[in-house]
Amino acid sequence: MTATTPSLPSQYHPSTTEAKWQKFWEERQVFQADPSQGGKPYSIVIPPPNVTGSLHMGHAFNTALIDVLVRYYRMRGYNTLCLPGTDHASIAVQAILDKQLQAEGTSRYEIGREQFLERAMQWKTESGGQILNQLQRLGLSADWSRERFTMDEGLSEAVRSAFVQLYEQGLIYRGKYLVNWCPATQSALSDLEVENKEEAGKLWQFRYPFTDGSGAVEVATTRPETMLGDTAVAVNPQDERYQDLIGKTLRLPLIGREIPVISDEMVDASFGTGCVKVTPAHDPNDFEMGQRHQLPFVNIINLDGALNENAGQFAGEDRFVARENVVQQLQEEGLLVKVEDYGHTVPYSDRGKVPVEPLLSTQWFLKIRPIADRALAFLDQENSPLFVPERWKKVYRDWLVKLKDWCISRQLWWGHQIPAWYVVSETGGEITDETPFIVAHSEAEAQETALTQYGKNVKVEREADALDTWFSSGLWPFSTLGWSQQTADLETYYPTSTLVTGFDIIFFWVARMTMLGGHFTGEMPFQDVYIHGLVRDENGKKMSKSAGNGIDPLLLMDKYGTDALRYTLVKEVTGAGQDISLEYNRETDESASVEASRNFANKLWNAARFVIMNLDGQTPQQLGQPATDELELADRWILLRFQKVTQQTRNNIEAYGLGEAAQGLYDFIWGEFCDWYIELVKSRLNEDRNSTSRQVAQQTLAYVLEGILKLLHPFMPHITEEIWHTLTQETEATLALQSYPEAGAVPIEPENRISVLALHTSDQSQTQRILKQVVRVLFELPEGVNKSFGNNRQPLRVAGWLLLAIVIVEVVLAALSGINNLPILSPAFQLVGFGYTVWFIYRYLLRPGTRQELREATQQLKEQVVGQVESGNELGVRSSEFRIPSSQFTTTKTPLEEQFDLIIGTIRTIRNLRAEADVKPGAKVPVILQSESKPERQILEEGYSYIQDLGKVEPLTIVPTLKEETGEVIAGVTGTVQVLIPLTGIVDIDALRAKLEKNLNKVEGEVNSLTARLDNPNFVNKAPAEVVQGARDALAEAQKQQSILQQRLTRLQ
RNA sequence: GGACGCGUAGCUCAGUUGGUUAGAGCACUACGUUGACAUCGUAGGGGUCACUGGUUCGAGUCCAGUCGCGUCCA
Repeated sequence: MTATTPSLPSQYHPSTTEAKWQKFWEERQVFQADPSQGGKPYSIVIPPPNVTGSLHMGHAFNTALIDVLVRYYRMRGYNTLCLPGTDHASIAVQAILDKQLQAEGTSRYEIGREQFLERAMQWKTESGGQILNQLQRLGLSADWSRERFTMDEGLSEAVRSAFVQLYEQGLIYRGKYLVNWCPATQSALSDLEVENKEEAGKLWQFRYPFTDGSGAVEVATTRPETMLGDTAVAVNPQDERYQDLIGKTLRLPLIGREIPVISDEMVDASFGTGCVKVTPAHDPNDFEMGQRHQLPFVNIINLDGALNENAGQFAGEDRFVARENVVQQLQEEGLLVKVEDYGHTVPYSDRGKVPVEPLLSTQWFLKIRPIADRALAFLDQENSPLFVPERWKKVYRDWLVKLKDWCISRQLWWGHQIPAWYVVSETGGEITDETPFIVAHSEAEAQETALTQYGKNVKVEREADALDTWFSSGLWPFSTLGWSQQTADLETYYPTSTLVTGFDIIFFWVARMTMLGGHFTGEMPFQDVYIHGLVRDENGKKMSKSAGNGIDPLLLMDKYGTDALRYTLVKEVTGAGQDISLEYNRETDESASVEASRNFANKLWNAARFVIMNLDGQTPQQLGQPATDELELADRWILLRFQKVTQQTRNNIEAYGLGEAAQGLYDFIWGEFCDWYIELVKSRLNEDRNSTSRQVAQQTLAYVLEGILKLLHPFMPHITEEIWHTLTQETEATLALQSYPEAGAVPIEPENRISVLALHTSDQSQTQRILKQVVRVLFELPEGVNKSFGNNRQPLRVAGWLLLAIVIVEVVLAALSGINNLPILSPAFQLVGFGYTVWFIYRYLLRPGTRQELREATQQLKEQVVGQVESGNELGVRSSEFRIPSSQFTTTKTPLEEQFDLIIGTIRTIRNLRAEADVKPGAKVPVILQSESKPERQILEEGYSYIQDLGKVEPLTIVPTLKEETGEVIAGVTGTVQVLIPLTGIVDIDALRAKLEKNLNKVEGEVNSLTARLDNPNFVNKAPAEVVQGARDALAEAQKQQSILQQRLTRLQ
């Protein structure tokens, strides 16, 4: 025992605590992974945040979820890796830098590529550092020694390797195709970087005359300026109106080019006039038609969005200026037929925020079908990866099915420069579409190849373009582990266990990782994909930079603590992966929901403070686990509840029910441990130091508190670590590496029967011993009982065996009661025993699913108990551990819980009556509890001191029937227990009557509805027996309540 | 136009295969600083489960339709 009692201050102060433990974890490299450590691996690579500034709420959310999983599995003993890192984000970062340069009055062209890249690296160092710092502040338990950046040498090598391999396999090609061109950033974009917006536009109709002077056709368009690049007019071959036009030629106005009328299935006859102009170089559909009909491709627009020399008189004009001028000119020439308002979608550049221009340009492409089909095969044949929630699987699948080739080149400087070298000496020192090129790992390699292929005077020049950022992101799960080398990390931690990410990047990122992972490693890069929603603002709007409605996680962390923010975010997540809303007041920067979590943290803090203050300086280890035969009702109850909550928490986390797990812990810690258990043991803690009851309370408090800290650690890592160190007085160890609680690790009786008995026997150990013998007899007697659970599907036969067993128990117990000379015991136990049997049969035998549970439980029980008996151990209860099978931790209440509910209900009713009668909170009142049920009275007897303490009762009387009453009484009812408080003072009779009437109304309603149901022969015949019985029981109780309430009301008249 | 999700207390949301007259947190009302905690305690009020039909002995839960909101894709 230590000399000084450790203590905690009365309020929890997050900031110092958090910094302290983050430093502790980091300095001791607590989270460093070691592939040679062995054990089942659990690995997560985090989605790398862009180095574009600082973290936002979405990152905090994602990080919180990841860290719960990682900390949980680490505590479960897995060989755990959480790998952090950042992404270079080509376009976003380049845009930021361009803006900076512009502000300085210069540009990247002026300072040159080399200086620009230096600057970008500088930016990355600052922003990346800030982000990693913030991830640490969130408490992410990552292995910082393995931190990666997508442009690290190792990852760059992986990108080059991947590119070279894909090229050599014929999956990368260079070609002239229509791409999404962003005139603002002057780069190509992938389909994903294009955002379609609904716009109120116009539909113009023009007249194109025939070259033979036989009239004209009318065509409709939303983009008049593109007519300058038209090389045909098309009609649908089925369109009867225009059959005779096909093959004729037209004179394109303003330009004078002669263009044919063609027929193509693609034409929608219902659009406009049914005749469409065809601009193969500036429209995706027209591009395809142009290819099918070998039309000329006339490009009329420059890279900056201005028209070029092919646009005749409009050359040099911006595309939107030209639009007006073209219309104007056509109108003047009498060729404008009409203009009407027309709503349509316009593709915008996600980055440049200007309309995308479909532009013919030479780019690098990745053939998608082979790699997408491979990912599809994994999904369809092995359901890999496993999507949680499952509905995202469909989204992912649809995407893989319709994917087209991926334009991977970007006209950017920041990023992975494409490892291709043009042999410019072959095309006069210039790079043209015809220039041959060499794809290689390095310039030296390219040079060497060039020399052998093109001779001595060859000159090569590297492709200036960079790769799409998502190309390197697609390699992230394995490039970070050392691919393309075969490393120990890769061997151990790949494929990773879970990818945790938002649904918004299923296409951008998830699909690319699965495609590239499947291609390069032959495996899906993760087993599970846990998709979470977005964090929405206080109005349910998506947070975005442009809307300016982001909420700064750091602000909330400063105000309420990191654990509070994490807990809030995790607690809000529910099974279906819905978006979550965060309450927030923009004027005060306060958040009601985070505040609630802060309060919860404070509650835990103070509960721990109380417990630690009352342990006389002893640690849980010094105190030891409580002895089973010393446990009091409340101890057994909280231990049972702790085990159930432990199992629920584990089940929930493993099924990605993180919110449910967090909520369950909240309810248990606050609603059961603090509100009931701590309150119940207070009087025991005030007993004499030598009191066994006090010691058992200390042991139980310490045990459950430590267990709670472990259970909660993945959710609230800092506060739990802090409390744990105070509680255990550990200085070197860390809670983060303790093992996660297991249900069934605590010794308590499987059910209450022993304890009910124990309360009344003078010789407990003898009782226990005899009971053990009974248990053994039960198992040795019929091997067939055991078998029949598994093999026999007839519940009645099993029930028969059980009844026989009960009879044997009764006989033995009758003898026992004789020995102990306690005549009250036998009938009492008969009642309890019968009730138990009914419960048992209901719980286990009537439903096929639970019969299996029983079989397993029985087997386990037998192994433990009988094993001990046969090995000749002393049959002390201390040495036995009754493990509760995990399947029993369901919503079904055990008798112990039901008993406790009765006690809690009674206390509540007393408190309620006190409040109604306006009794001073401190004043004690006499209470009479009346119940005709003997088992109920026994339970109340067992909870006698609890009711006295928490109901502030003096004296407490428990009776089977009421004597003649004297004086005024206020009364209530819980279950079938009548609660009476004789009061001589002034009681508001009217209020009390109103209260009773309200209750009576409710009960009568219940009686009526239950009666109606039970009177319905259809219900009785068709509903399952257990439901019917449940209704009968409920009716009996309601009727009992009804009669009590009626009596009380009558007496009040 | 296609797909998906959502609609339950004033607010934010739970509600597992249909089975008592639907729960939590916040907010609200009353009382209360008793040595863990006022970032608290005790008690209380508050819901036609969006609407309409259907299946069923029984529907917040299943089916069909309607309305409203949101997201993604075209």
